[in-house]
Amino acid sequence: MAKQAASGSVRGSRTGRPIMALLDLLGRRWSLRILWELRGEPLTSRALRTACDEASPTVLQLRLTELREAGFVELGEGGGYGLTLLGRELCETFMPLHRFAERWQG
Amino acid sequence: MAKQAASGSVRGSRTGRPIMALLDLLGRRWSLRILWELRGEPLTSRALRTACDEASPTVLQLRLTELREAGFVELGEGGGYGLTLLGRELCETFMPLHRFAERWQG
DNA sequence: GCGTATTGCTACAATAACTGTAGCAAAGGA
DNA sequence: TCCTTTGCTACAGTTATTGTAGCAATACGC
Repeated sequence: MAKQAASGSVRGSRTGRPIMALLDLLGRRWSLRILWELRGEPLTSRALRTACDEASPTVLQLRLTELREAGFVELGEGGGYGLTLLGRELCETFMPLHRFAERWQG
Repeated sequence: MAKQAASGSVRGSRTGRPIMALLDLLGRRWSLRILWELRGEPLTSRALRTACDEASPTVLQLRLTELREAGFVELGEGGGYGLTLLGRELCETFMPLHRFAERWQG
């Protein structure tokens, strides 16, 4: 599987409507979950995998690459993945989902 | 492919953490996009497909079933899919993504 | 320096998800 | 009656994702 840049291959990114590209990127498996799990402190790739219910490292790595190219996630110098400033903002925008989910299935 | 209930098959739904189930449901292809496209007036299945960049009717139908079972989407009596009250609330929670996307790729 | 453990990351075959095209039955006009 | 649209399905082909294993590099204690 070819590695691909986030803003070049994302469905809808050529429509000129950024929201479509974003919805597509976030609509890939584990994207939302990864951002969610990184909302607190940075995690190593292994810790992230554990947090993500032992998801396949193949996809996690692919998603991390995409999220990094999108500018939401970064790999710290001392190792460990964390959110960028932009990523933190993004995470904030769907943080209310937490409360919503509680009411939905709580 | 077997049809499945949203809250029974969603990854993470058995962890007792509703947010995981919600993130998984929304992390399936076209889920977010469908909710987004229905944010205004109800759309017929064909109109929705057009809005969703001619996505395959197979997945759209599957997603619509899941979203209906989750209580976010409903099929009106006169035809056409629309958001439920709950679905409208959900849509509101990630509506700020629009502005974020503009800043991200605008 | 030597083993040991961790890091980020990759290979690869098996499986599940998604696509694209075609078309169905039912309902509603004209 | 014929034509159109509705929601929905079949099915083969293609991608995406899974699960297991393991790599090179870095850092530990000894």
